[in-house]
Amino acid sequence: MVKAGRKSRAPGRSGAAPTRDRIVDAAIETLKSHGFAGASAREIARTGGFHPALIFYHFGSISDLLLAALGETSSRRMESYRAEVEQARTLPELVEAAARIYREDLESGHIKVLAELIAASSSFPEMGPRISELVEPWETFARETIERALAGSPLAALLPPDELAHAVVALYLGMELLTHLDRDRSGVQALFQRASTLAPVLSALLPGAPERGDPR
Amino acid sequence: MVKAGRKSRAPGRSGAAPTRDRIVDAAIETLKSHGFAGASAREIARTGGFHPALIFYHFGSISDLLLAALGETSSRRMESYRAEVEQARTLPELVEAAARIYREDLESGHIKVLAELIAASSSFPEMGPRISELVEPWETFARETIERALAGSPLAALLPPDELAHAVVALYLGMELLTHLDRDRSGVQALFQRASTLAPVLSALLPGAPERGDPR
DNA sequence: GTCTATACTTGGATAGAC
DNA sequence: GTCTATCCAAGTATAGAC
Repeated sequence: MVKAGRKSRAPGRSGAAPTRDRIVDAAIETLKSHGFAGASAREIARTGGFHPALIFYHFGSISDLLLAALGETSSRRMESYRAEVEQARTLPELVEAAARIYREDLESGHIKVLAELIAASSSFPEMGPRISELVEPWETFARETIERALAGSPLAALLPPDELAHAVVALYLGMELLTHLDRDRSGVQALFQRASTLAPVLSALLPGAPERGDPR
Repeated sequence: MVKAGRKSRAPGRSGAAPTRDRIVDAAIETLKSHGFAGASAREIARTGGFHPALIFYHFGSISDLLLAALGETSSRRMESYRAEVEQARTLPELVEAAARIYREDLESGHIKVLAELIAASSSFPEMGPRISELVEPWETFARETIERALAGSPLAALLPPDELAHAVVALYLGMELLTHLDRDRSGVQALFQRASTLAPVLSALLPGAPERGDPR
């Protein structure tokens, strides 16, 4: 159900559910449930119900599979993000959307996959550059969203969108990790709550920012 | 409680450089250089020049050693932090101190140890609560610092120090991970640069905040 | 009481079977 | 062309030597 439905580009027949996709799905699932350290070939294979060695045949190594898994979940998630964020025009709406997205992500575990691999790249520096490539679209996305929200506002000069975008990505990442630490979401929820209280105030102070729903 | 006294409370004589301390130091060093995944008993032992099994004799398990290592580096670091931050009274000074501290930490690798273990706790949930205990002092420290900086300011009502503290810790953590990803500090440096540009402005807008050294 | 040799388990990866 | 049985390295932890 969650499949991109493209033709199998690697060995495999082009019908039904290519093994390759099954492996990627199993890897995502395993990363969510067991983390990076628990995402061994054997565990992934157990999750997906196939033989461990299939991973090496199709991907060459665990790292390559995990990177592919991140790429897959990342692009799937990007679609949802875009859809939700495009709806939001005012700053309050944007904050609302961000909170909703974050909650969804936390529950579905998509951010976790990203956080796991970013954290893991400390131990495996050779993965760094490739993960970096997969993070970049997120920074770009954040920057574009911020640019739209601050368009015409004097704040854009004080807080350049690209720097803000970097900070937002870092903040999301840090929150994800801290949240999983004690399985307590209250800290993050409080932050979003605060942000949604503050957003209208800030919005009122920024005459240049788009305020679609404002009956002027 | 992890450890407190200088006297070896576990087996060991109380003279010179107890094995226990050598092991902790080796663990810290290994976490910095090889990350969590690379911090195996064998690797730590190789770093410290002792037999791997000593770890199990003195600490019982790798996890327990790693937690002890985090506790040690954390309390060492907390001292430096307090010393530097107590100097700062104005907001600009505080930002300056934060940037300096962050740079030191990045170079010495202390934050990395924290980030490694926090990330690792995703894979080993049983470590979560204990790491959480070790993170708490940092949130408290951040909160107290923020409280002092915002004392008497109306901003404190809009941005409660405890929520801000949580966000700051998350941001530091996220920045640390992103920085190590591509070994590029420019993003973070830009942020601190921006913060130090903004701090005086913000400070001027907040009449309640303490502004000790303002001779102009 | 302190430390080492060694057992046992799990993991990544390949050589060869269908 | 697709998948499985199997090998070897690395990991944790204990049973026993100094």
